[in-house]
Amino acid sequence: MGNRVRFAPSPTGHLHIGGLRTALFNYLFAKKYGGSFILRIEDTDEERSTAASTQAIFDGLLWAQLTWDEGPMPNGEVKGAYGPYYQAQRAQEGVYQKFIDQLLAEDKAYQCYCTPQELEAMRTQQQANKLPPRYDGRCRRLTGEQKEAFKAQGRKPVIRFKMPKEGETKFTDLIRGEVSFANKDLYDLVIQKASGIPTYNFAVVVDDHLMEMTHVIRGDDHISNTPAQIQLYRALGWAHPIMAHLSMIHGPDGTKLSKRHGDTSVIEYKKQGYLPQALINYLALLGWSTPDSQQLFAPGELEQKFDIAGCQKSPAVFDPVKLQWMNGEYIRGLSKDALYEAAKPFIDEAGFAAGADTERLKDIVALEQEKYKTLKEIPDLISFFYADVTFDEAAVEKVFKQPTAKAALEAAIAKYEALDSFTEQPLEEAARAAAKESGLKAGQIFHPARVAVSGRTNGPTLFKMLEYMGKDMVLKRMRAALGLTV
RNA sequence: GCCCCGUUCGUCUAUUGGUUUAGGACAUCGCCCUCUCAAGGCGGAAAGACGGGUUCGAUUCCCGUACGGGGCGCCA
Repeated sequence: MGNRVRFAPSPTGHLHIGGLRTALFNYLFAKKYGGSFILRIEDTDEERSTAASTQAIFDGLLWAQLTWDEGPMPNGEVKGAYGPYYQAQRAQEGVYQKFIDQLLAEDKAYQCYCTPQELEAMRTQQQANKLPPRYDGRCRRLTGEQKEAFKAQGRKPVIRFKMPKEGETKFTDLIRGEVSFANKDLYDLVIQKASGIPTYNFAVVVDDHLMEMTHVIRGDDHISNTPAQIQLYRALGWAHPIMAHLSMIHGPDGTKLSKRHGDTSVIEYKKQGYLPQALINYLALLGWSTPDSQQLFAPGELEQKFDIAGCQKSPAVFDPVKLQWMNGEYIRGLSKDALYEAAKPFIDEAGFAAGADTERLKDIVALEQEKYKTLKEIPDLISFFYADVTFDEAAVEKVFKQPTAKAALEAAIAKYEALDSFTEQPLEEAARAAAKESGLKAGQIFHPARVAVSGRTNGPTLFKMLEYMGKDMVLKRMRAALGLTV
C-alpha cells in the first residue's frame, strides 16, 4: 500500500506561489515513493469560497503539470474512491455530523452559546490583562435551564471540543523532529459552526483519516494547529498521519510572501512568460536541496531525487532574479519548435506577425533564443522583422552621427544590390569587401547596417538577420537610413 | 502579551564533531571570446548572530541572550 498525501487548498483566491510549492512537495513525495497525490478542496468557509477560485486552483496545478491521482476534476467528474473531495459537499452528505454526535455523546464536546460579540469582548479583556486571548471554557458546564434560556433567545450554538488541560501534546515532525506543546496553552476550539458546517481543524482531521492519508505535508503556519488536531484524532480513536511542516516562503523583507511583495499568483507567472518547468524547478529549490546542491533538474529527475530529509527548517526568501535566470536556462534548452510553441501566444498577442510564414517565424524566434529570460520579451525583440523600424534615439546618435556612417551604408548598399545569394555567408563577405574597398574597418560597416535595418544597436547576429529580412527589405531600409546620417 | 519554530556569503543552499584555506548556484566585479546584445569560458570579492559550556577538537552537540518568523477566529 503506497503513501497517500494531499494538497488541500481553500478556494478563496488565486493559487499562489506558496500553495503551488506545498502542492509540489506533496506531488514529489508521492511520485518518489509510488504513492498517491490527492486534491481536496477545503471550502468550508461559506463566505469566501468561490467557484472561480476552485477553477484557479485547477488551472494553476494543470499549468504546472502537477496532476492529481484523486480528487475533483475540472470537468465535474471525480477521480478516486474516497470522494466527494469537496468539504462543503461532504458536510452536506453528513460526513462530519456523525463524528460530532459521537464526541457529544461521549462528553468530549459541548454546545457553546457565546455570541461573536461576547467572545470578542472576552478576548479584548484578556489582552488588556496581558493574558493570551483564548476561549475560557465558560460554556462547558451550562445547565439544562441555561441552554433552554439561550435557545429561547434564538441563539444557535457552536460545538466546542473539550481540550485536555494538563500534560503535553508531542509529535514527531518529519522535518523538524520532536515538537511539543503544553496542553494548558490549548483551548476548546470550535469544531462545528452555528451554521452546522465543520471548522477547518475538525474537517481536516476527519477527512485525512477517512481518506487514509499517511502523511500530512503542509506549511509550517499550521504547526500550532497540530496539537489540537492530534487531540482530536485521539478523541476519535484514530492514529494521526505522519506530520511534516515545510518552512514558509518569505518576501525580501523577511515576512511571509504576500501580495505586497509583487506577483504571487501562479497564473501571473504564466502571463509573464515563465515556463512551468522553470517555476517548478525554482520552487523545488526553495527549502529543499540535494546533498550536492544540484540546481537544474532534467524532466523526471526531481521526482527521483526528492527527499524530505533535504528540506530546510528555516524560511526561504523568494528571489525573482534567480527565477529569471532559471527560466532563461529552460528557454535555451527548448527545441526550435518547442520555443515557437511557447512563444506563440505572446507573439499572437502582439499582433504584428499575423499571417506570417510559420517556418520563417520559427527561425526568427530562434535567432535570439539565448537571450530570452521570459517569453514575454520575445515580441519586442523580433518586432522589426515585421513592423516598421522604430529608431532608438541613442542608437542613431551613437552610430549614424559618425562621419563614416553615410559612406559605409552607401558601400553596403552598392554591394548588396549586386548580390544574388542573399544568405548569411555571402552577406558577410560582401560587407567585409565593402569595408576593405572603402578603407573602413569592418565594424564601421556592421554597426550602421544593424541600426539601419533594426533601429537598434542590440540584436541578433547581423548577417542572419539580413538573410531573414530579405534583399528588398534590407535595401529599402538602408536607403531610408541614409537620410539619418550626417 | 502567550506559545511554537528558526538563525552558514546580499539570496537559495552543501556541511550531520576532525577529510574545510567552509563547497555549489543566482546576483555582483574583472578578464577572455566577439559584428552589437546575450550566451559561454576563466578568475575575484563575499558567510557559520552573540556569549557560555561539553570535547583533544566545534558551523556541526547542550544552555542562555539577541534578532527574525509563524500562530493565538463560528478563516483556512
